[in-house]
Parts: sequence; C-alpha cells; structure tokens
Amino acid sequence: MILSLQVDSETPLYEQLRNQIVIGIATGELAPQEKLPTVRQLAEDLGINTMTVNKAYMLLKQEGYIVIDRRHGAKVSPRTSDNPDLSPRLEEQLQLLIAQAAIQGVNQSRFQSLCSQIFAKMAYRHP
Amino acid sequence: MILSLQVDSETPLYEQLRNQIVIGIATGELAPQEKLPTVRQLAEDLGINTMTVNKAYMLLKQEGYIVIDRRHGAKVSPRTSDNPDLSPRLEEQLQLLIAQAAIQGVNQSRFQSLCSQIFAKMAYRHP
Amino acid sequence: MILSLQVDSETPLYEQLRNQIVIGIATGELAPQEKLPTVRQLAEDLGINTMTVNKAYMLLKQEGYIVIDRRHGAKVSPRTSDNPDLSPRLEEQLQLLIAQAAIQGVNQSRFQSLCSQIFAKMAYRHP
Amino acid sequence: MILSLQVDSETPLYEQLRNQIVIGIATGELAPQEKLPTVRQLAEDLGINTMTVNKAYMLLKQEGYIVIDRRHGAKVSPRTSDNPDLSPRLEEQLQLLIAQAAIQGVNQSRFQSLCSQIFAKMAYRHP
DNA sequence: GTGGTCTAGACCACA
DNA sequence: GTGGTCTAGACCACG
Repeated sequence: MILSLQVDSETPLYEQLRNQIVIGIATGELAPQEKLPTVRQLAEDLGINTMTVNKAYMLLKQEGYIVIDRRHGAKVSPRTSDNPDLSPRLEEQLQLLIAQAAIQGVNQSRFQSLCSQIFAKMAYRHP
Repeated sequence: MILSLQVDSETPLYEQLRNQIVIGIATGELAPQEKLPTVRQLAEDLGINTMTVNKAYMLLKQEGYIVIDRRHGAKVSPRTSDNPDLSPRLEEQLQLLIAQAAIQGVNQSRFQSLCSQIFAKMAYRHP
Repeated sequence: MILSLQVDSETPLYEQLRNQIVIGIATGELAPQEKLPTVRQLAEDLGINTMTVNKAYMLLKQEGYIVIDRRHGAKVSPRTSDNPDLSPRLEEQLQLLIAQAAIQGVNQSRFQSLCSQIFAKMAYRHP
Repeated sequence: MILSLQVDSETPLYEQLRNQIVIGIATGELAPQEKLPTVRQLAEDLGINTMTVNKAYMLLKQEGYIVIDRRHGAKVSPRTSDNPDLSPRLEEQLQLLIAQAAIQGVNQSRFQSLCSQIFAKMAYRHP
C-alpha cells in the first residue's frame, strides 16, 4: 500500500498516516490480520521521524483499528464491530460536512450518489 | 443563535466558532444578510478574547460565508454559489468519514438515511 | 460619471471614492475645471456618510487632483504638472506589482502590452 | 536578506513584511525552497511581536508564496505558476497606478522604460 | 461604535 | 525547536 504525505498540509503527519491507513482498511487494501510495516521501516520509507509513525500506530491501536503485539508488530484488527449507528463524533462531522456542501450548492441527490460511489469502493460492507 | 464552546476540545476555539456559524447558516438559523454579533459582543458573551472571535470572522469571510461591512459589522453572505459538485477537500473528508463508518459496521442504507435526516434540516437546499 | 462602492472591500470607502475620481480624471471622463457634485449630494446618491465623501475630497485636494472653492464647490484641477518622473511612492508600488506579476508567470511583453492598452484609455497623455 | 520596517507607515507591519518578502522572491534574493527565518527569530531581529510575523507568514502561505512545513518552518514555494494573464486585482491596481502617473505628467515611453528596468531585476522571468 | 492592528507573554501540539 | 493558539489589554482607522 502506498502512503503519501504532504508536509505542508494543515493535517499533522501522524494524522495523515492514520487517515490513509483507515481508508486502506476500509477499502480492503489492508486485509484483516495483515501485518503493517514496522515503525522503523515505515518511518524510513517516508523519511519521517519514528516518533511520528509511532504516534499514528498508537492512535490506530487506541481506536481499535489495529492490534499491536510486541512479538509480531502491528496488524490490522480482525473485523468484529457491527454497530449500525454512527458515533456522535462522526455524526457531528457529517453534519458539518453536509452544511458546507448545502451552502455551496450541492443538492441531496448529488450528495447521495457520491456517497454511493464511495461506499462501492469499501470492502467492509454490511448488508 | 446559541453558540457553545468547549474549551477542552482539540478543535481550536475559533474553529469551533466557525463551524457552528457555518451550520447556523446552512440550517437557516442565520438568514442571508443577517447581522452577526459584533466581535466585541460575541467575545464578551462567550468569555473569550476578541482576537479569537476576530480570527473566526476572518476565516468565515475568507471562505465567503460572511461579508464584513466596515459600517455595520459582519453579515451572512447573500447566497450565490450554486455549484453542484463537492469540492475535492470535502470529498476527501467524506471518503474518510465513510471509511470509518463502514469499518464500524454502519451499512450504506443506514448511512444514507442519516444523510437524509441531516439534509432535511438544511434551509440551503437545491433541487 | 458613475461611482460604485463595495462596502465589503478591504479598501476604505473614502479611498475607493478617491481612486475612482482619479481614474475619471485620467481617462478624461472628468474634464479639467469640471465641477464635482457637492459633498452632500454625492453622499446622498451613494447612501454613505457625508464625512466619508468629505474625507475623499480633502485627500484629492491635498494631492492636487481637485481644487475646492468655498463658493463654487469642488472642481477638477486645471492640468499643470508635467513631471516626467514617477514619484518614489508610485515607483515602489509598481515594483511590488511587477514582482507579483512576475512570480505569477506574466512575462514582460505581456505586461507591457497591457500597459499600452491602459495608457490608450488615458486622456492625460504626454508626448 | 535585509528587511526593514517603518513603524510610522500607513501600511501595517505584517503587510510590509509580506511585500518585502514577495519582492525578495521575485528578484531571486530568496530562492525557491529557501528557508525563511523562524517566526521567533524574525520577530526578535525586527523587534516586533511574533504574532505579527506569524500573520505575515500566514498571508504569504495563503497566497501561495511560501510553504509551511511543520518540521522545518517556512520555505519559499517551488515556482510552479505560469499564468500569462494578470489577475483582475492586479490589473485594477495597475490602472490606478497608470492613471496617477499620467496625470502627473509621466508619458508612456518613460513609464514603459521604467517597467523594463524593474523587470530586469526580476529573477522570475518568463520568455 | 465598528473592526484592524499590535504587544508581551503564555501554553500547547508537532516532530 | 518549530509553528499554532489564546489572553488581556491597548491604540488606531473608519464611518
């Protein structure tokens, strides 16, 4: 999986890393149980500090996206969660996002169709 | 309109302010051309510094959500934009949001229905 | 002559007024000796404060663009100046302007040709 | 690069700073990718507040002149833009500038020759 | 009365 | 060590 960082972004590097890995998991590019690169390896590949990669991994672990085993390194969590409701935090984000879209002139059907397109790329689908 | 801040949030105060005002505009709680509180007034009401409020207003102005009239202070922009496409930035955010939802176990129809609910609250609707 | 103000501009109203009158004089839309509207009249037409118009007139007077006679109001100055050199202040502005143009990718010949076009509209030409 | 501020100028300090850096970039005194002084350093050198420098940097960043890298501070943007047309905003400024020059008695060839001189100092030239 | 600018100092997040 | 945020207060330009 290819990770690309923008050093001049508003988003901190560790968060960019976290976001891309989350998307990788959702799209199936990273399979459940798949091993992630070591902190050191990834840091070197990306030319960034190991602390930064470590912070991203800690965050992903804390959020339950990956599990970290001292012997085998980091792996994508086996999928378990099946909670049909969006977390309040995500719901709030979605509201803000839709607000901006609505003001800008995006109508609902256009928005919904875009959602469908994005959902279609996700491997983690629930019926 | 009621604005509430969480001082212990990760999100900077000025950004919380900006977000709530954007949502207020989208839901119609703040009508186009409506006058916003003065920088000083809002700062005092919220118990924060004027520069923090000023920063939020500058951001909103720069993004086109409000207009700052030297004579009468800040007002909600008259709605003009009617761009059916989501900006790349928002689209990226939406992708990340859906990725998280999908992993967590939210299925597409549930997500879409939530979007509908949120859209229903928006006054800024386009057919 | 038509004057239009943007209340949401960075440029103060009195300066916008001053700028438009200067351009009017240069293009010949306002002839030398031509009478300008009274402060009160112009303020009413534009829906702004008389103080604002007054400030613009004072500035124009101080810069020599107009003369103010208590009996007959403000008139465009008869053309007198014939100084072939740009004032240091304008030269500095020109340098900044060209710097921005150059960085943005405008080449010299394109810039020069634009200058020619603008000069062509000026009535105040010197051989 | 030497930066000098006039505290008694009409132009805000942060804008003076911005202007001088823009000119520095255009003349090549500041090369693409070159590191700018840190906010703190520059503030100390100039005897002004860090927030003032910060505001200048934010403005330059927003305008695309510099890039702010979380790791190493601010750097001059790698040159990319190659737009042969002047932005409407600059064109308007140019018109005002030429109007003032024309009234003052500067003729076109004199003006053009001054432009040439200024262009000659710019490193950011396009054929 | 409005926003715009600036200061002197502080604390925090990021890397 | 970097920039980002915030404060409490001040002064100024604009209208």
